[in-house]
Amino acid sequence: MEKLVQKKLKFRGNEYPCCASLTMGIIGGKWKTVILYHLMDKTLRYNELRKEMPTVTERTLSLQLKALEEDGLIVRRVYTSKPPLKVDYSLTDFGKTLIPLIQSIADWGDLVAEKYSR
Amino acid sequence: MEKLVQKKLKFRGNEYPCCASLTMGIIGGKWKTVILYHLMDKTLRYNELRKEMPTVTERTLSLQLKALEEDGLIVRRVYTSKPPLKVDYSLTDFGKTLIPLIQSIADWGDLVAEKYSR
DNA sequence: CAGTATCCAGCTGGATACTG
DNA sequence: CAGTATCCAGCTGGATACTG
Repeated sequence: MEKLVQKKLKFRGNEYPCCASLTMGIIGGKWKTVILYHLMDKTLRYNELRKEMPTVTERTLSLQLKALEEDGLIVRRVYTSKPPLKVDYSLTDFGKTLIPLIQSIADWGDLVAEKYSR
Repeated sequence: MEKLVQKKLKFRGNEYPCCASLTMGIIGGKWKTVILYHLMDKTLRYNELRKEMPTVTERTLSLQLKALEEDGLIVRRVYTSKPPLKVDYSLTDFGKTLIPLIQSIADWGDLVAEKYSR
């Protein structure tokens, strides 16, 4: 006679009660999907990303990039050791497994914006 | 000579800089996708949802359900006027347009949990 | 049964100035 | 160029007790 306990899912030290929340734990938040969306088909430098996302602050962009890098979704490559620095960001192979999902997220947002913008 | 300004997207009074962030504004947060995941294929009563999501508090579940209802993704149906109350929740037609996305979110979470749980 | 009320902690993200 | 440092506001969500 034992209770059926749902198995917790784990990723990088965090536990999630459900597979959907695990995904949201990794790509959730205000900016992560936007970053991934812009990196979906190309490598971008830090300032190029800023131009694509005019309303994000430097600090926040920096923190979110670091988090995505820690979760293994993007790589940060440094090309110079002295200022002016050259750094760029791109998806890892693991990050690329998210492309269809990011595309769906963007498509649904497009659909809604189109339908309800009037 | 004008600057190319990205068009903002709007939904229910909020502005989003990108289609991906619009979607996340609607289904983001710690619990919304989990609720939608459980309502994907069936109608559930309040306490049934709680049982599926043992770690959410009553207050938070209540707030998130209200937000999803306001955004038109779920319907709340009341069957009794006196306690004990009977209330249930299900996806609206608009909410159902999210099913493939929620499924992808859940699938990617499953994949990651499987790969990295060891 | 299906919530609400109250109170509060911590996280997320913004503003601004500064730097290797 | 690509960030970091500092300081802080507001939102999100938790704990707990109570209720039509």
